[in-house]
Amino acid sequence: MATPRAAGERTPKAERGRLSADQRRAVITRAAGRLFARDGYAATRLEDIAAAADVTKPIVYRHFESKKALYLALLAKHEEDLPSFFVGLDRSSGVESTVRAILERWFDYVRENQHACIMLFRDSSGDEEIRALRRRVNRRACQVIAAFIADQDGSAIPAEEIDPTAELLTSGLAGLALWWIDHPDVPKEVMVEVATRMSAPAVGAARMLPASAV
Amino acid sequence: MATPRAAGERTPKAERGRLSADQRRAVITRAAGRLFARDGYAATRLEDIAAAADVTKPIVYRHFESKKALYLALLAKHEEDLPSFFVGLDRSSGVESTVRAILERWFDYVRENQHACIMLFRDSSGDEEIRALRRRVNRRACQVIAAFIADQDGSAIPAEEIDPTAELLTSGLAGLALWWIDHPDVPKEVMVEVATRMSAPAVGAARMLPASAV
DNA sequence: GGTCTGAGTTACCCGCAGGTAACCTAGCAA
DNA sequence: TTGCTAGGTTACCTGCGGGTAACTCAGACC
Repeated sequence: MATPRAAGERTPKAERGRLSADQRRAVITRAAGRLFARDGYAATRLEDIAAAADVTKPIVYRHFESKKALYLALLAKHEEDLPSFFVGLDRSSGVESTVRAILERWFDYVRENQHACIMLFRDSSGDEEIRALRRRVNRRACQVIAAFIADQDGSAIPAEEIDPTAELLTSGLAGLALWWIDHPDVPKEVMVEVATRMSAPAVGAARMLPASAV
Repeated sequence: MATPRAAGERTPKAERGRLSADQRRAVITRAAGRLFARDGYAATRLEDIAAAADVTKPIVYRHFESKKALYLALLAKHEEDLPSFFVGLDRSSGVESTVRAILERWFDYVRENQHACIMLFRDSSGDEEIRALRRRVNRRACQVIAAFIADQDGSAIPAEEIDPTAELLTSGLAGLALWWIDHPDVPKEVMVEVATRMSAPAVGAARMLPASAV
């Protein structure tokens, strides 16, 4: 796996030199977030993180018990930062515009938390504990979406189709988020439009049907 | 990453003992496919593969240049095995049933090629070359889907929305495939129904609109 | 200005897994 | 039976990267 890497850019000058423990911890955390997102857990060496934080390995170990603990701390923080996309919605204007409002929030989040998205949705390396944490985040997302689907009045979605539908939405929206991160010039409106077109029917907005059946 | 693993089950008795080179190569390939799918590239040790093929490491190296070459060979084989989901379709019955026919093929493929799906869509470890190959497969899938969308007569999908739509479909269907592998009791019909409901509008089947506009 | 705390470094250990050198042996052919 | 071929093994080398022991030195405080 010895992929040669360009050294991650160093932290800005203001953050170099002797820092307080809290400051240093913050610098390390930022650097680790950047590198883990860029290369994934397995391919990121602790020494790279240390260098990116303008420090040496033992200092990283003073702040974090292990590489894995550092990664888990970041992942847990990202999980915690996940906003609740589903609370306080104005549901008076129909399913489609509710879905659109949720997706607006989603893509706002993605834009502001690219490293988190990559760590949560792209990387699949790490030991069992790490994979379990990522799986848990994913499963929760599915549960929330499934609950939302089940909650739609007069939804035409049969019960046994709810879980796979939620899974399709979750992985589709995660993949789309990653794609957007790689294509930052695409305007948010396009992303929301695309996602809404697919999500609204999935969630139970009136099906496309032959006109006679409407 | 020292995840303790249960040893992969050994190959059936008929395949043990002294085999011809071709037979042994086939045994190794099967074992590797199984283990790589179960644990991913990084977490699978060559010695595990050798043991699962009832053989020792140097024998694996007689057949494959390196662990990476073995993985790439499998990945290339899986890429080659990907059928063309889009040829020979009966397109006379409208977009939705065309989409449904494609998805029938997709889930047939998934059921028959679970290890391939996992290696292509779940694992993200490996060095740059491996990741590039997986990316290429994914990009091709997107291109094919994008072409299909662009090909729909009277599609309402604006040009700049085609690529993200294809990405959403690709990652959604890949994720759904993985979910199905983990939930093998769900009948194929449910999967096809769920996927069709989401894909047809995405591809440009008549939009859900207020009845007055239909 | 001494001294103590804690940020920071150098130089190392060690285990794991990829890869190999040297050897063994089943079984076929002459 | 002898001997060659080719499948197979044991025992090793090696590098990489996670983790640590032992030390240095800046600067706050008395």
